[in-house]
Amino acid sequence: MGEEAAEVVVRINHPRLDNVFHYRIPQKMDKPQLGMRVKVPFGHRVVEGWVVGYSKPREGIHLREIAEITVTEPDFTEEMLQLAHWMAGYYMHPLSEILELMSPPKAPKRPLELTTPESLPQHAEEIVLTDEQQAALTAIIDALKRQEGGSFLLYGVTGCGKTEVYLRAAQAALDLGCQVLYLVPEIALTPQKEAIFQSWFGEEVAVWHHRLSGREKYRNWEGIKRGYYKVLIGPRSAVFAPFKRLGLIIIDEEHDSAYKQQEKPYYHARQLALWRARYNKAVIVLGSATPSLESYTAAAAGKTQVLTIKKRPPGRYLPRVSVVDMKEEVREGNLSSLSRYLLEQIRLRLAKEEQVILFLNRRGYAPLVFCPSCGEVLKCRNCSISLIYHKQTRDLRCHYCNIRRAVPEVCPSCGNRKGMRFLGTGIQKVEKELNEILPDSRVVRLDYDTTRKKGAFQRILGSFYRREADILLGTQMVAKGHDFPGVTLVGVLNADLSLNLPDFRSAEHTFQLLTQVAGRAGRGSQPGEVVVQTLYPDHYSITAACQGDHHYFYREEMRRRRSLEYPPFGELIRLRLTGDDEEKVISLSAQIAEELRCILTPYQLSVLGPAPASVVRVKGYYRYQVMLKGKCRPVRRKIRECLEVYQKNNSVIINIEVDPFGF
DNA sequence: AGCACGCCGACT
DNA sequence: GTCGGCGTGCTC
Repeated sequence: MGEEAAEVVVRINHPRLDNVFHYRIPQKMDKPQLGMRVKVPFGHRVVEGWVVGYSKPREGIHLREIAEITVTEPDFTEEMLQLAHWMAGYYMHPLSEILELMSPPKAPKRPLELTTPESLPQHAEEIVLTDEQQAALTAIIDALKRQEGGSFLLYGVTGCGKTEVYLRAAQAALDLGCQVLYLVPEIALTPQKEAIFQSWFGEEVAVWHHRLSGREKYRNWEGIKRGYYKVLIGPRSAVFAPFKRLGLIIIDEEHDSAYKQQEKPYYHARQLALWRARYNKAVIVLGSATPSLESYTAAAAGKTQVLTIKKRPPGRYLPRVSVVDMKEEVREGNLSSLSRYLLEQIRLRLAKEEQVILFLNRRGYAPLVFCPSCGEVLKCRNCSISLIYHKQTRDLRCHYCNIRRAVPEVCPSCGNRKGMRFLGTGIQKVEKELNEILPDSRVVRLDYDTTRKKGAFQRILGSFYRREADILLGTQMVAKGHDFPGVTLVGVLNADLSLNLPDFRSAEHTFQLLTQVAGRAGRGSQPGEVVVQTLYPDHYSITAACQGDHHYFYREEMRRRRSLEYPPFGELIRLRLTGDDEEKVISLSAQIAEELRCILTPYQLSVLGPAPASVVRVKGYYRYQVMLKGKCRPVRRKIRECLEVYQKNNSVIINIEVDPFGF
C-alpha cells in the first residue's frame, strides 16, 4: 500500500484541530494541486479544507476520500503556502487560521471583466534630487539590477523627501518588469499615496485593504495575480497579495506599530515582508525618520544596508525645539495645561496669521472622576479602568468597552450628595481652555470622538489645510504624514503620557512620536518651532528627540534592552489567560507557569509570572499573563505541547502572542 | 468547532 | 415509559 495521500487542512478554527488530515484521491478525480480548496468528509459532516501537501499517512488510520474539488485553480501559490507554514511555526498559530487570513476574495456574483489597464504615466513635475537622495536611489537601483535581492534602511529625517526616492525606485523596478509592494501603516494614508503613485504610473496602481468592496477586492487581487497591476499600495494585510513577479517592497514608516496585528494571528507585516523579499530575491526598503530598534539593530549588525538622508531639501528647515519643565510651571502657580511659554508662542503665531498644531494623546474632558468626601474613583463595571468624563454628552465613558453612564448625583460608595469632582486634563478640556483664553482663534479638534462620522477626518483636516482654522488640537491622529504648509508651531502638551505606559517600548514610542510630531512644524518655507511640555525634561527619549540626537537615543535604548534581554536582543512570548471566573484564571495561570518552569529549566529561558494583565478586567473577563523571555524559538514545540493539554479547558481561554506589543 | 453518544431527572 | 439536560470524545 504505502500510497501517498493528500494532506488537508480543514477550515475549522480550533487549536485542537491544528494538524493535517490525510485523504485518498478518488480514481475518477484529477489529483488536486497544492493550495486547492476541497470538500472532505470529516466525522459526521462534510467540511471545506485546503490541500497543503502529499505524504504517506501513519499506519493504522482509515483513509476517506476527497469528496470534491471546489475550485479550478489553487487559492495559494507555492510561496504563500510556504509563508503560511512558516507563520504557523513562528507565531504558534493554527495553520487553518493563517490560510483563512491569506485566502483570496470571493468572486462577485455579477461577473467582472478583467483587463490590462492602459498605462498613461502623466509624469509629474521633475524635482531635482539632493545628493543624498540620489545616492540612496542609486544604491537601490543597483541592487534591483543585480536581481539578487537585498535590504535597505532608508533613514531620513522627517520631510527629507523619501517619497521621491520611493517613486524613482518603483520606476526602476517596473522598467525591469517587476511588481512593487508599497506598505503604509494605516488605511487612512492610502488615498494620498495612491494619488502620488498614480501621477507617476497611471492606472497600473492598485490599492488593497479590508474596507474595499467585494468587487474592488476581487478586481485588485486578480489584477495583481495576473500582473495587470504593477504597484500595490496598502496597510499590513497587503503583504499577502499574490504577486506574479515581486521585485521591490517598500515599507513606509517602518517603525510604526500599526504593522503589528494586535489580534489573532498577531503577525508583524515587516517580518513577513522581509520573508517575501528573501523568497522572491526582491529588494526591500525600510523607510523611517525614526527606525524601530529591530531595524536599527539589524543595520548595526550589517544585515541591512543603511542609506542616510540628513538634510531636508533647500528651503525646508528643521524646526527649533524647546522643552518646558511643567514642574516649574506648577511651582510658579500655573495649573493650566498650557505653559506660559507655549501660550506666548501661540499668540505670536496667531498674530502673524500662521497656524498651530497642539498634540495631547488623551480623549475626553477629564480622565478621573472621584468623590470629594470618600475619595472613591469611578471605574467601569466591566473593565478595571477609570471612567472618563465627556463634556459634550455630559456622561462617563469607558475607553476600553465604550460603555456609557450618567454622572451619578450621589456617590455610589458613600452616598455623598455634593456631587463628583473631575481630575486631570483631556483634549476636550484643553479645547475649552483655548476658547476661553483665545476667544478670537478658531480651534478644530481631531480625535476619535470628532471623527466617528464617515468623512469627518478628511473634512476636519481639509478645513485646517484651507486655513479655515488657526489651531488644530488632536490626539495621535495628527502625528501621521500630513503636511500643512501654514503650520509654524507645534505644541506637545504632555510628552509623558506615552512614557509612562507599562511597555518596554515606551521610551522608543515616545522618541518616535516626539520626532514625528516635531516634523509637522515648518514644512512650508517658514522655519518652525516645537514646544514640548514634560515633567521629565531630562529623560533620554525626550532630550534625544528634542536635540535631534538619534545616536544618543539608540545607543542608550540598545544598552537598556540588552541588559534586560528585551527585543531585539531577546525574544518574548506572552501567554494570556482569559475567563469570567477569576479564581479559575489565576489557578490555571499558576499551574501553567509552574509546568513551563519545570520543562524549560534546562534552556536559556525565564518564565515570568503569572501576573495580572495591565488592565485586569476587560468587558467582564479577567486577564492574567505569563511571560516567557529568552531563547524561545528552539523550544516553541515544547511550549505548544505543554499548552495543548490546557487548551481543552473551555472556561479559560489561552492566547499565545509571539513578539507581543503593548503590555 | 460541531456533532454523536451516553447516562440521569420530570413530563405528555 | 420517553424527551431532553449538557459532560465527553472524536474527527484522516
